[in-house]
Amino acid sequence: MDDAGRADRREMHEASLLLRRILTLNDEVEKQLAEELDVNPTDFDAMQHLIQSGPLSPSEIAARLGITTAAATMAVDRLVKVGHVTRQPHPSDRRRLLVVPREESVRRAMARLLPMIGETDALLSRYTDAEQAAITDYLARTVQILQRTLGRDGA
Amino acid sequence: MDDAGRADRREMHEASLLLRRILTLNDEVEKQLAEELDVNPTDFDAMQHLIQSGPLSPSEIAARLGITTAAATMAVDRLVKVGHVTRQPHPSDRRRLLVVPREESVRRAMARLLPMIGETDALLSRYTDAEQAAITDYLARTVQILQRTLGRDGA
DNA sequence: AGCATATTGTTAAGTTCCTTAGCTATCAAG
DNA sequence: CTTGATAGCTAAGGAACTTAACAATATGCT
Repeated sequence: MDDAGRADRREMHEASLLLRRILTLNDEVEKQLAEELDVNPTDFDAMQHLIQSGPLSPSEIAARLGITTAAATMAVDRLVKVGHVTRQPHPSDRRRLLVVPREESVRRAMARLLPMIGETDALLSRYTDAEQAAITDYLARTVQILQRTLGRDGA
Repeated sequence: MDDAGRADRREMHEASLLLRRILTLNDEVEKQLAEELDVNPTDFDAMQHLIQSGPLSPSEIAARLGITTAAATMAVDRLVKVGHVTRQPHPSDRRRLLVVPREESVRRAMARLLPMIGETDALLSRYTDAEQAAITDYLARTVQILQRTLGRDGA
């Protein structure tokens, strides 16, 4: 090892490096959008789930974000305060409640993300069916590798 | 809009959904590895840079992580305490110092990540040159889209 | 039905990690 | 050698998380 403890990347494919770049860039995009919506990373994460899945209970939000229900309560407090969500009673269970995203907030987030989503999606059309199949297969197998890595806890 | 404010994803390509899945899975893998190394997310992020780039100064770490130098000082304190890095004087500037990752810690992290990196990289070999070109092109253009999205601050 | 147990959301106290502000030591330039 | 910039650190304050304990409601057992 003659390069002083630096990880060796000379054997990595161009595609692997690009995928890493995508991962870091996505973090930056999310961070920027969170700032635009005046919420912290956690609250933005919650908003993403609410936008994608519709109204959720605080406990469901806690589970999805990997935080405690106490933290979820505080996150919802903050989102209510800035007007991004409202608390509504659950129709059949009076213990529960539903956190409902405000339509205006959903629109603002979507307006910002739709161009990216649209471009990403339109991108596929540039390729032949065979190429698209290869791309999809590559991504699917990458998902499998990540899931396998998650399963292999080193402990 | 008859599905109660839920984002519409019926028009998204399979590949786009897989890419999103990769993004969330990667977060989970990083979180798990951080726990295995007994460090918080920030310190793990710092370790990633140290592993990939070799010794760095605290200010460089601060810049890369998007935190203040004060926070970087405290992060290095924590990493020193658990033995993942050492502080060494800069050879030519006595104000500076170099944060050097311990070889043992680098090995532990790499032992965990190398299988994934290797598999990800080997994955490419499954495809023909034309398919590989398509995959690389797709990823490169996705990077461009993300960079463009970053540029478009909605404010 | 009635009572024990579980679940949902909340609050309170304590911890961790960040920021801002200010400081010291060192370097670079005149 | 003095002035200004830079690197890293400390201290105080704030934001967001955790654990623990609680009230209200639901569920299940006998």
